Amino acid sequence: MRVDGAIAGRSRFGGTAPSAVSVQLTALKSETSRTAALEAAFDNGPLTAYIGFDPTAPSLHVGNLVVLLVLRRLQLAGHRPIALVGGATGLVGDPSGRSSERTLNDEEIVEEWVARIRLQLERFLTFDDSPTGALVANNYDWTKDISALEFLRDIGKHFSVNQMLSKDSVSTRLEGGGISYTEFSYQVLQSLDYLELYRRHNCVLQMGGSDQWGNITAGLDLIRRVDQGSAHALTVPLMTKADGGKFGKTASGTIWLDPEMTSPYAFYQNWIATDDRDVVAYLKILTFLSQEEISALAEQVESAPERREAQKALARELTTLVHGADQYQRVEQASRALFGQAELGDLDGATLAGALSEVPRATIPAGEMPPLIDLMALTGIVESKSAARRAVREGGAYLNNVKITDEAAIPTSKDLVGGRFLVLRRGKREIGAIEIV
RNA sequence: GGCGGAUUGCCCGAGCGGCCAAUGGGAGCGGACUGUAAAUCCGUCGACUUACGUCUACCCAGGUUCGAAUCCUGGAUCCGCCA
Repeated sequence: MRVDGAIAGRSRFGGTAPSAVSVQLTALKSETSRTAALEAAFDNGPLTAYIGFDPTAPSLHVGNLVVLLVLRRLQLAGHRPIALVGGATGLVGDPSGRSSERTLNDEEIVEEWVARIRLQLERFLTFDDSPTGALVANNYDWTKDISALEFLRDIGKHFSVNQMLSKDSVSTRLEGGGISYTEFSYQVLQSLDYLELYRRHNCVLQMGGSDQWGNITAGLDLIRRVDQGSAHALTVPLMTKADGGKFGKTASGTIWLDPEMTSPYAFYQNWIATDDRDVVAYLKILTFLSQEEISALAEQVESAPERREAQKALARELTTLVHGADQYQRVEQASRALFGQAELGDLDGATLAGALSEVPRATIPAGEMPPLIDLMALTGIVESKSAARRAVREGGAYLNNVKITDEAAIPTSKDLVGGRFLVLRRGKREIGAIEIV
């Protein structure tokens, strides 16, 4: 609701995206500054646009993917994308969309995160020598040597505190939990980035999530004041979920792009479980499928929702995009094996082993056989033995697809599937495996 | 710098010396129903333990007390008013 309010307040800028880029941006219902001028800029050949990503974690997450794909679309439409990693801004903390102050991260940690995120970003854009070849920049490069005095005199002088205070991100905090001078200064740093990229690369468009509007327009003002330059802003709405939950979050936390943090299998499963009401919108925003393909899938959601064709397509496109075709094949097959109709015992050894290699699992030495409760906790499909016990009590624990009701149950060698596996399950879809080695 | 208020489990929020692992709501989780969907209903929701129970927890550190989330002292952070 915060977003709606913000957008309503901006209606004076006009609401639709420039036609040149697109169909696809229009689907995003983006918000732009001076629409006509931006439209003209798009028409006049390749323009350069950027989006910033702050290192607030060791990996990007699916929320970042939304804007990252906007950048990708822009490149496909014949423009040059710049992905900015916030080595500097990540040290300060963006107050946007937060009700309380961030905890500062250590410099070494941020530095490491910058490196990792940079690598991730590179996978989504095309880098070549053409006019539309992508660039990755790090704002630490142009901020690290600025002295406090230079900063105050050369940059700070162009900012009106009155205006800074009126930004949503700041005013919200003034009314609520307060804000430190550090975070208050964030918008100045981000503006400086825009100015820098404007000067270096003639970057005339900054995009971002709708919570970035204030920061982006601050940059426009700076560019106008200092260089009498003209630049643009374009934001896309934050993704929503029909059930009111946060996009990109699950019970177990954020869905990360890093396979070490969110396994490709878990990533795939996340999309498979997408709400019918959301899936078409996600297809439009997160995939590069054609309008026709999406329409056909939308039709399927209506006529045969139980087939989940749209969810499968979404999961396929995103898993392939983020983790590659090979990984997609593996997790898709694993999912089919584990959720298919076939009995576990009927799966051939290779299929079973392949499927189980994708789910959370643990190994135990041959000869030992801890109680089921312990095994469940071991795989991580439950958080603790207490939780495992609870699951059994609630009738939500399964061994090889058979419901277990005895808290003290201990599997035997007869339970081994394929000679060396135990397939544990909590609830409908949380599957884990134990391998005897 | 002064005065006043706040800090509770994932979030919100009650508790104000023992009956408190802590009311209530939300989220989450499980079950029924389904389609690995939604809605609904029911259950559950610190950890360890077969259990009796034990341990850790109400911002942090001390203290008073047989006993503290609840009282005292000091500290941290935030909010408000004043200078």
